[in-house]
Amino acid sequence: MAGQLGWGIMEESWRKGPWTAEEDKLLIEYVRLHGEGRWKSVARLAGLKRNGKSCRLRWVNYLRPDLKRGQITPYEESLILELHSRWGNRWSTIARSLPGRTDNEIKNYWRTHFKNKPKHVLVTPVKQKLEHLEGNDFNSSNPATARTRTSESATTTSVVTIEPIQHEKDHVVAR
DNA sequence: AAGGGGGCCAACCGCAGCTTC
DNA sequence: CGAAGCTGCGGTTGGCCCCCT
Repeated sequence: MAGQLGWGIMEESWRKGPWTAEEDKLLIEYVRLHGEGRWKSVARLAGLKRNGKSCRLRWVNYLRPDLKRGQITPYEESLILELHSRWGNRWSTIARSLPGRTDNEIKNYWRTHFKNKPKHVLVTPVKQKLEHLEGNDFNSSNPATARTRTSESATTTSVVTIEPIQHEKDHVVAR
């Protein structure tokens, strides 16, 4: 569609690559004043040489104040496994069940930890929580959460078990 | 001690759905 | 109602860092 042009690719030469502290500051200030959304106008209003898409991504994945950051807990890990077995690669949907975590973060985590691993089997503590979620979000007919992409993997039928998660990956802590 | 490989994370790209006109 | 624009999502890539040999 016109998506690409919609993000303003033709308009001017946007900066790419890692964000600087200065850019972060400008973006934070912009969101503080204008709120989230209207990313298209960020460049103009905030004085950033970034396109809206890049700004949104930076905010959502890194600058949002409610982000948890830090390593994924064993509980979160088991939750990810279970949710992925239900929804497949619908990372944003999974992320909604993990407050403070972003779809990008979960996606990265899953790819490095589970992608090439055999499917396990699930965990109990998580199941209770899931049943709770089931009442709210699972099977939701909310169109916003039920976007239909061509993601076939959502149909995977795996039962997950979780062996006690031993590796806390302490060494990763401060990077 | 140095080099290579793998893990991890941030960011970009392209596509599809939603909204507005 | 249809077209154009905007936003969000998932996939992929590139680079840095740490560990192992």
